[in-house]
Amino acid sequence: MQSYTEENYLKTIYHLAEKTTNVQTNAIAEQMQTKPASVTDMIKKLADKGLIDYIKYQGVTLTEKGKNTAIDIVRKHRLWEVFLVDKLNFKWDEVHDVAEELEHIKSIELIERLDEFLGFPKADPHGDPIPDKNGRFAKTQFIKLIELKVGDSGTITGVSQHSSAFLKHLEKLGLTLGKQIQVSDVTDFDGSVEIQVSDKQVNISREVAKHILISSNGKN
Amino acid sequence: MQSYTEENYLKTIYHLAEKTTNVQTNAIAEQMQTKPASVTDMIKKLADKGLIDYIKYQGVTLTEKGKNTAIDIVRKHRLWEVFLVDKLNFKWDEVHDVAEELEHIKSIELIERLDEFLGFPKADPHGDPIPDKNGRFAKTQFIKLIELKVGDSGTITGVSQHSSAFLKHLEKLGLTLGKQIQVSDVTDFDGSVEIQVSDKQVNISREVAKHILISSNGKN
DNA sequence: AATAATTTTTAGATTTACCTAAAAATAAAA
DNA sequence: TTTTATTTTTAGGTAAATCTAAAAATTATT
Repeated sequence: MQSYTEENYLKTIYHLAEKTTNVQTNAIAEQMQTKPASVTDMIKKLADKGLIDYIKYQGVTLTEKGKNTAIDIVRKHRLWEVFLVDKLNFKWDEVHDVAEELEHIKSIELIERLDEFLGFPKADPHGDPIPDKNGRFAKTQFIKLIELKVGDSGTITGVSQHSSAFLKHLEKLGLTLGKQIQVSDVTDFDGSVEIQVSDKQVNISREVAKHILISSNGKN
Repeated sequence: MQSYTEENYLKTIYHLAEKTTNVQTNAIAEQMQTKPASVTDMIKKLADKGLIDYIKYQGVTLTEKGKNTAIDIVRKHRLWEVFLVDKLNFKWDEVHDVAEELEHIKSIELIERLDEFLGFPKADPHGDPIPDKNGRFAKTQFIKLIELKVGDSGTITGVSQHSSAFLKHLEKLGLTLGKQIQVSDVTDFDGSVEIQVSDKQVNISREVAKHILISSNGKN
């Protein structure tokens, strides 16, 4: 059994490992809002417990056991987010912090039943996939909106930025999950993207377009 | 803001204060499964924070602030229990431990919305009253089953024992919340009580009868 | 390849919630 | 009212997760 803190480290390492192969002490420290020295201490502990592989000065990687634990936490987090949005009417930009706490509730039975209660959802309110109870993810085929060409269309199925500011911005523009969009123009000047959503034209910056994930429908 | 542990102490003190006026160190230690010396330490801390009144060797009482905090935790605990039973189909004897964890989730918004989602329940799955968001309890008029006379009838509206063994026993006998019962006999030999529930006769020990709470209907 | 910059680790402290063992206060019994 | 028993507190220590400051290793730059 891991402590609350150990679980957070594993989750952080898991997420960092999605971007870089071997995860560095400083990166963990930044993410965990703590100091590198503290990270080194915890890293040793997790390595002793067989949850990560660790070579001094070389960063860490999750072991199979560590990865399973991390995925389980991710699963809980995302299921709770679905609960908060679908059942308690939270907005998609309001759920993260609460889910951050709920993910550490330890009952397996609870999560199984919650999963069932929610209808075995495949994605959380931000489009991130929810692993099943065996830790398997449904295959998803995303493309960043920024990569679409003029005329291309698709459905908004996720975001790769979870800040409240970003999500509120999308909400205001009507760019929520499930919406159909079509790229009508890409501005030469600043690379901003003109898209059509719900019969309206909206203009979004490159930065925003980078973080919207589209599943292309039709020609693919 | 209190720690998880501080919250548990406050809750424990609150529950003990329902029975005895000033709560003793040893009683807290027993309830918290810890040592009296540890309790003394924590008591000092809570007193410093203005959550309890404490005179050395004289036990403790909750301050207004401490009591409010405790009631808030009780509220969360009971609402989560309702959620687990009503929405996730847990049995009434399975919810305590999970609720024990869930009660510490800190979001006020979460609890307000949960309360609403559950339809503002007035009692948890064991019949214990749920304080409203201002900490007020609905007035309840319970009488112990053991105190009923032959011929008296009423509705099972609560239990004063929450052990899984006890609750499972009641379940097996069909003695669940909301059931109408009538006392048909009280055995001279051992004081056990013969009652009628759902057209069946069941016999329960004095010990069991002590812990079933009845709201009398009709003549009252 | 030597030096500079960065990253990571070690060493030694701190805080929280515990503990044990012994002392002090209170309550109960002779 | 002493003596005995019980309860509570103090004193001193431990483990977990953190910290700062300094040392060591690695990486980048000249």
